[in-house]
Amino acid sequence: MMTSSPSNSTKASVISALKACSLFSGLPDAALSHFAEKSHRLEAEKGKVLFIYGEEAQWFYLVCSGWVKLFRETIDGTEAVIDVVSDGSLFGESAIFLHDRYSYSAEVVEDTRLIALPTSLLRYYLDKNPQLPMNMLSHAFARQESQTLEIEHLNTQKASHRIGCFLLRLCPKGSQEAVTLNLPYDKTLIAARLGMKPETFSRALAKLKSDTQLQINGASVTIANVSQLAEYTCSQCSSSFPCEEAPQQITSNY
Amino acid sequence: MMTSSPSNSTKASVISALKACSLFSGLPDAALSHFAEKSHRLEAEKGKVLFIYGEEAQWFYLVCSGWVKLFRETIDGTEAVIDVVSDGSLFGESAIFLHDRYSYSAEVVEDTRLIALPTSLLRYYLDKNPQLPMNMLSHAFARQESQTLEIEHLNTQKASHRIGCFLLRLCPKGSQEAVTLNLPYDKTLIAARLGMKPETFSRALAKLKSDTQLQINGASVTIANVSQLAEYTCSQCSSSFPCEEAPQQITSNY
DNA sequence: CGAGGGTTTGAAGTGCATCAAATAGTGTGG
DNA sequence: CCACACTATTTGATGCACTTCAAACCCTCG
Repeated sequence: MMTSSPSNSTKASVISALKACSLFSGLPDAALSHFAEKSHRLEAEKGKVLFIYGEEAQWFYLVCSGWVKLFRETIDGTEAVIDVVSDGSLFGESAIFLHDRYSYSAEVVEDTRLIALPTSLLRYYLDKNPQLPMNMLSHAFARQESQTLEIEHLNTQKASHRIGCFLLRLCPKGSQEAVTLNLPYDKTLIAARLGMKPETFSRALAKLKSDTQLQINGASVTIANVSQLAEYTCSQCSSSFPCEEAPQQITSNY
Repeated sequence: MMTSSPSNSTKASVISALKACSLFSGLPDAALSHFAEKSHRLEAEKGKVLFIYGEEAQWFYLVCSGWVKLFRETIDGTEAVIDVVSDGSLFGESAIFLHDRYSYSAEVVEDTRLIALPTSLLRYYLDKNPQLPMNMLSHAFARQESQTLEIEHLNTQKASHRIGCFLLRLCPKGSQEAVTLNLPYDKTLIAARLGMKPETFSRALAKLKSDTQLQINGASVTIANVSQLAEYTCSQCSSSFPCEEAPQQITSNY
C-alpha cells in the first residue's frame, strides 16, 4: 500500500477532487481544506482488500480512477457483488449510520487511485454544516433508486437483457449510432455484478450478439446501433432509455 | 376514498402517530402540529391505488395499519414488487429527491389506515430543522441496507431459503422456540414480494415444511423450532440471525 | 516456451416458469 | 343454510434458463 501524507500540493489536488464530488458541493473552503488535511491518497492494485464486512469503519473512500468491487460473502464462500464503482463514486460512508461497521467488503479489481477520508470528520460536518446532510440525502436516494432498478432487473429480466442494459450504461451519454467501448473489467466480474455465472455471461453475450448488431473482440465491444440495443433491452424495463433520467409523467389508468 | 379534514381530535391523534415514527423524532411540537394540520387521514381498502410510477408527488404516506404494495411494472405488464409495507412505514417521500415524481406505484393490498402528508412541508422542514435531515438519512441508509440484503438473496438463495427468511422476519423479536403466526397477506403476493411465481412459492413452502419442522394450515404457520429454521435459512446469508442486527466485528483473513 | 488466469464450449443436471387443470376457500344472493 | 360464482392455492406435466462440471482454448507474461 502506498500512502502519502498530504503535502501542500497533494492537499490542493485533494480539494479539487472533493469539489468535483456532489457530496461536497456547497461546502465552505475551510471545511474542504479540513477534509483534505485529514485525508490520505492511496494507490492500490488489483486484489487489494480495502476493508471487509463487519470491520469497524474509520475511513470512507472517494474513487479517483480505477474500479472497486463492493461485495458480501456467505459462510460457504458464495459471493454477492453489490456494486462495482469507479471515478467519482463514494463508498464506505454508509457505515456512520450503521453502528460504524462496514456493511460490505471492498476489493480493488483494477489498479485504483483513491482518497481516504475519516468518517469522524464526515460526522462532524454533518452536524455542523446544513448543506452536507442534504447532499448526502440526494446521494442516498439516487443510490436507492439504482438499487431498486437492480432488484427489478434481477426479478424480471433474462441474462442477455441485463447484459444489454449494462452495455448501454457504458455508452457515453446521448449516443445514438455506433459506439465502440472496452469492457472496464473482467468478464467474470461483470457476470458476478449482473448476478450470473461466467459461463452464462459468455453464452448470453453470444445471444445478444446474434439478436442485436454487436461485435465482440476480447474486451472490445462495438455496438452498431445503440437505439436498436436500447429497444431490445429497455422494452423489458419499467424505465425507458436512457434510464438515468426521471420517470415520465404518466396518465393514470385507474 | 374516505378523507377527513383534521378536526382537533384527529389532529391530536395524527401528532401522536408522527411522534411514534423515527423520522419525526426530535422535532419541535410546533412542526409536528404543522404537519398534522396539513395532513389528512385516509382509509383505503384492498385494491385502492394510491399513486402510480411517474406521477407528480404531492403527498407521502405513513402507514397506521394494513399493508401497501410498492411496485413497478414493465410495458408488457410484468410486475416487480419492490416492497410490501405496514404500520410505522413511510413511503413516497423519496420523490422529493427524484424530480418530484414517484419512482414506484403504491396499491393497498389489505385494508389500510394511512396518514397523507404534503411533500412540500417535508421539504420546508428539511431546510428549517436540522434534525429532520439526519433522521431521514438514518432512514434512507436503513432502507438501503435492507435492499442490499434483498439483492444478495435474489442472487444467492433458493426459493425455500428466501421463504424461510421471510417467515423469520415475521417472528416476534427474540423468539426461540415454537411460534405460530398468520401470513400477513396473500400467498400470491408473498411470492411476488420474494421474486417468484405462486406455483413456485407453493412448492418451495412444501419443501421448507419437510426440511424444517413447519406446520401450515391455510394462512396460519407454526414454526416448531425457530432456531432450527434460522439455522436452515441463515446459513445461506451473509448476516447471521437475527439479521436485523449490526454485523459482528470480524477478524480479517487478509 | 511454458505456466496460469481468463474465457469459451460441451454435456448433463437443477430450479424455476409455464400451461393446464383440479381443489379449496370465500362471499353472494336466494 | 345452500348453491353458485369467483378467487386463491395446489398439483401435475413439460419446457426453458441458468448452473455445474469438465475440458479446451486463448492470451499474457515471466
